[in-house]
Amino acid sequence: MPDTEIAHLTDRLMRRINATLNAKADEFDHHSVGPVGGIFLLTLAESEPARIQDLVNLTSRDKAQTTRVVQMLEQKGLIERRSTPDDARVSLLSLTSEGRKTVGTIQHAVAEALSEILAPLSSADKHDLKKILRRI
Amino acid sequence: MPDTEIAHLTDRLMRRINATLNAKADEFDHHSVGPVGGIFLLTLAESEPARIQDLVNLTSRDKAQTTRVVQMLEQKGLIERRSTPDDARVSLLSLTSEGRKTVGTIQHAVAEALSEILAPLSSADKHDLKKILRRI
DNA sequence: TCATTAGGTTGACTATATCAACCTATTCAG
DNA sequence: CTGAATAGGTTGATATAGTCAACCTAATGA
Repeated sequence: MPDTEIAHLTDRLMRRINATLNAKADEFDHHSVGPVGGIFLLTLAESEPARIQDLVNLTSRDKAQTTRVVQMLEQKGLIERRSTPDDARVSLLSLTSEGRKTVGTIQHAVAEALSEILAPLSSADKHDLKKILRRI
Repeated sequence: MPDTEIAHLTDRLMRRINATLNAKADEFDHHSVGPVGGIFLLTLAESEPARIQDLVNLTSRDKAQTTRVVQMLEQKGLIERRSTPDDARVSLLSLTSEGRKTVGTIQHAVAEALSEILAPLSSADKHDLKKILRRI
């Protein structure tokens, strides 16, 4: 019997994280960026400044979708783009100050949700989990 | 700085599993059940027979969506429902023989995808990962 | 026996994802 | 130095997934 369990468990974990955050969305998602918007903001916060293509790689999303999410975040004034001197095709994205504030709020909410969900784990476990996931 | 990394990494892992399977979908998803259909079939295979509500819990999906996926799978002849004597509201779902065959195919594909993706991990790591995820 | 609850379904809608075509800027071979 | 190929990004069209509320029927229980 082939082993599919990890896929299963990962799916459930992800769904649980989403559901938990979704339930509290009113409390923290003031700009209605949604789950995907949140992921992009958090990612950008870590690798600022980044090109669209970087976000594609970092979030494992399609580039068309990435373009659209970026446009949405830009319209809400959370990120801004500036062009690079060396290559006129790329635009570098970075957070605005409002964006940075939003990232803080989201990080808080995500961390809280995670600590609820991961409550049954010891901190050593969490550490192991992180270490293993990072290697994938 | 609140720790959001596990959410991040889980998201990426899930996307990677999906993308990998998606890329090979023609080779194994002969009934076009899609990712969600696959999840429901695998889940049912493990907990057969199950009620709709059971699938809701096991897959962490909304019951409306569950109803629809079940209808889709039923139409394709992969699962069947029979009613219970003791409660006229519930219908028990189980795999048809074609459904069981499909489950086999999907399990194979998922297992293969997983082994590619988890290649950087030792089997002890995989074991740990599974153990940790199960506890969540 | 009537109000409440549980299992399930339907409708309407929003969010995500996917694929192909396309535009412009860069690169690089000849 | 020029034309073909490529890379970054955008747009259009469409498919899939997820969400929320209203609703129906069967069961439960004061």
